[in-house]
Amino acid sequence: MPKGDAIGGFEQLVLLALAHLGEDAYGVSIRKEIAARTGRDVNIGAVYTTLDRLEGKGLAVSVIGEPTAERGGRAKRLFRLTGAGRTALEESCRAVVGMMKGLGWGEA
Amino acid sequence: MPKGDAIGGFEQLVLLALAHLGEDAYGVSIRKEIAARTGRDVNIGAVYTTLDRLEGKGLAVSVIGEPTAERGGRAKRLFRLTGAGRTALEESCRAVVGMMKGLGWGEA
DNA sequence: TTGTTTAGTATACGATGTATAAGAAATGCC
DNA sequence: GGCATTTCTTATACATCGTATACTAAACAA
Repeated sequence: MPKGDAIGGFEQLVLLALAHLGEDAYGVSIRKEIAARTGRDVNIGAVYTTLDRLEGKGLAVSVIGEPTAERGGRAKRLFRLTGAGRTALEESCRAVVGMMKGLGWGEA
Repeated sequence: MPKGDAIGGFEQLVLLALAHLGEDAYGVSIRKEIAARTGRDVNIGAVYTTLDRLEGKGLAVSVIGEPTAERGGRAKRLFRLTGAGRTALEESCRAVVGMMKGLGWGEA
């Protein structure tokens, strides 16, 4: 990335999902959040790959959670935004919002 | 691209610039529009590459305009949104807006 | 101990993002 | 005319991101 190092479009969606989910953000819940809010049925592999990259860039961090007592309740890898992640996200949102302004199709 | 074939983040910015500029959209004016609205100083080469790809996907079309009577007034390649372009743009905006909703950082 | 469910890892490849360098078409001026 | 200068476009190359598929791991149930 160049000057004001931007993030990709899908990375932005994943970061936004993290912002919404707070404590309960992990692969599957993130996928659901995106599907629910955008209608896009994203591939789960795509989500994990992106999460890895975001962590590699310091925009998110992960910890392994406790297994839950349900069938298939394997330990989750929980993600959350870092300070840098929040900053990058705000910046990228500001860019899109700035570009959308005046066209009258959608407000957040 | 997969199911609801999405566009990239930068492609979205360029399409948005087309929506704003109307009749006078060409490489340089598009670059300026993005810079003015986002503060991002994008590379002119990046803009042209993206415009070519958008045209390749049928989301924009271009025509060669008339030269203007100014120093360096070479004929411009003018771009505009196609119907498919407008649809794809609306769709991608809806996605981001949907994901931003409730976080309180920015409205268009 | 086999099956089913939820979750995550590995990997590969096409699509996008970005930069640099070079080319083309105007005007201005000697 | 011919060369400098300005505006705009093309060509090209490579890094990053997006996406899908296949495989692995850990939990409970029967």
